[in-house]
Amino acid sequence: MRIATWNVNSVRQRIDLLMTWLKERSPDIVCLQEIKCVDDAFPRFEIEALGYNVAVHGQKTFNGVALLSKYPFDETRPRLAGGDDDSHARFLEGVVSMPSGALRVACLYLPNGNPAGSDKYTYKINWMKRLINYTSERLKLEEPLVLAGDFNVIPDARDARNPNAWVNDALFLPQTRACFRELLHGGLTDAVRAASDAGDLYTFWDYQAGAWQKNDGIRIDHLLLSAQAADRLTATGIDRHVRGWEKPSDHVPVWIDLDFGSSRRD
DNA sequence: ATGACTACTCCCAGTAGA
Repeated sequence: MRIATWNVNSVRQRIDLLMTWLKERSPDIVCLQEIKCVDDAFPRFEIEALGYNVAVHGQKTFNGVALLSKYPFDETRPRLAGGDDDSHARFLEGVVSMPSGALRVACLYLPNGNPAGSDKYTYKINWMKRLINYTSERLKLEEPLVLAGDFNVIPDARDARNPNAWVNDALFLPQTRACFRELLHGGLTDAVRAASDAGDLYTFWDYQAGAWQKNDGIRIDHLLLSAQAADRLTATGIDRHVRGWEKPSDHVPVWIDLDFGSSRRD
C-alpha cells in the first residue's frame, strides 16, 4: 500500500505532470493540496481512467484538497471539526477497507500563517489546535491512521538548508513547532524521520531567487502515522526529481509504503 | 534589496503563497 502527498499548486496547471507522476510512482492513495479549483473543475475523468476513485473538496481560486484511491472509499468527510466560521477548503478525510480493517487517511493543507503576529497566524495556531483535537479523537479508534499533507511547518533546523532565514517565519516559529510537537506527542510518527536522520530531505523550494538551483529547500510536507500504521511502514521517499521537470509545482511528492499483508506491493 | 517567481482573477493590477 503506497500512500503519497503532493501540493500541486493548481491541479489544472499541473495535470500533465500529475498524470506522468501517477504512472511513474503508481501510488494507491494520493492526497493533493492547493488544487485551486471548485469540485466541478477538477480533472476527475483523466484520473479515474488510471483506476482511481476521486474525492474532491475544492473552492474557487485558493486552497482545495483531493483524495485519489485505487481502493473504493467507504466514507469521505470534508472539513476539520471545530471551525464553524472556517470557509477554507483545507481538509478531507477518507476511509478504505483493508483485510485487517479500516485504513483512515486525512488529507490536509495547514494554513501558512504569515505574517507572524497577524490574524493569519492566529488562524494557523487555532487550526493546529483543531488538528490536535481531531487526532486525539481518531487515535482512540486504534486504527491505522495517516495524516498527510502540506503542514506548513519546518519541524527542526535540519529540515531547512538555511534555518536562520526562517527564524521569524510562521513556518518555523517556536509556537508553530511546539504545536507540531504536541501533535506528535499525542502518538504520531513522522514517517520520513522514522526512516532517516539526514538533512537535505526537502519537499519545497521557492520559485524565487534560484532556490531550487541552490538547493535552498525546506521540509514541510509530511506523513504522520498512528502506531497501527507506523508498525507497517516499510519504505519512504521524496520525489525531488519532479521539481526539475518543466513547469513544476514548488512542492514535490512524498510517499510511504505500508505492509498490509495482501496488497500488490507487500 | 520595498526584489526575485507563479497562479489566480468579473482581463489585469492586486492578492496569495512560503
